[in-house]
Amino acid sequence: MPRQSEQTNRSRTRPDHLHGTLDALVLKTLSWGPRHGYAIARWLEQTTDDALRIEEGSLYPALYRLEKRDWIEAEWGMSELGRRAKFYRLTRRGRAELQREADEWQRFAAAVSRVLLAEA
Amino acid sequence: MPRQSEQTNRSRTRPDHLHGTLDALVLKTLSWGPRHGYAIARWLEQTTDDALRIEEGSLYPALYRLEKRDWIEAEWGMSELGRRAKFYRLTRRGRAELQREADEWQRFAAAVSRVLLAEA
DNA sequence: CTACATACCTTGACAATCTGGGTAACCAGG
DNA sequence: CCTGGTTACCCAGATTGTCAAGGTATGTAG
Repeated sequence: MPRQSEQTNRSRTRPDHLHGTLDALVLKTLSWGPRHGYAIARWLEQTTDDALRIEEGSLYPALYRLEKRDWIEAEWGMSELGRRAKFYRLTRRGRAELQREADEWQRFAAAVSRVLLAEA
Repeated sequence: MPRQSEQTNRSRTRPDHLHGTLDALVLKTLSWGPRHGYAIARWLEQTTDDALRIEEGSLYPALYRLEKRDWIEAEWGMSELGRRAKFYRLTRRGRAELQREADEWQRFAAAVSRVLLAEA
């Protein structure tokens, strides 16, 4: 049986909204300190109360992408539970990128809200 | 010379942010009354102060999509400037869909903001 | 020795947007 | 006239990012 039943499904947002924001979310998550992939996904789900669910098939490609662009770097280590895990750390360039993307998102979100909340 | 010079380029948001929001933006634009495609694009650019630029290669496919789903319906007519133009009108189902998508976007945007603005 | 949770990863398909074209009609200037 | 700019429509192709759905392996609990 699936690990997520239909009843528990507290209306999650449409999948493809993430387009273009996933990078920023991951970078932000890593700004608290190094984390491994699985932990990133869990953290995002928790702190957004399940509004944002990151599929692993999206997350790992995103991590490789970010690494290739030198925004994060990886290092093998041990998770708190004693399993091997690849820890990702934000680079200096990554921190700058995060700043840029976060600002950009604010502008975008403000613009969309201005439209969607406009009246008569 | 192009109608938009580089200098005037007041930092526009990354293209792919639109993913998943374009439909809602178009539906909302039509909620004021029927409009033709070109006018929709211009209106969105104006009211968002150029933060949202809708490419026509995105807009028209979106309009067909929305029409096929019975959220809007089209009718040929004459623009204010005397040219033939296809006017799109929001259907009842489209209005419901707009409500749904707007709510959804609010939830999504709130979640992303919660993450991106979180501190230490 | 089974089941579950953790943790990684890949493949293939898809949906939506963008780029960069093109058509046509109207209008103004020269 | 005829050229160029604007309005207004449309399409083909490529790209991109995400998703769905799988699979591997290890540690822990029962």
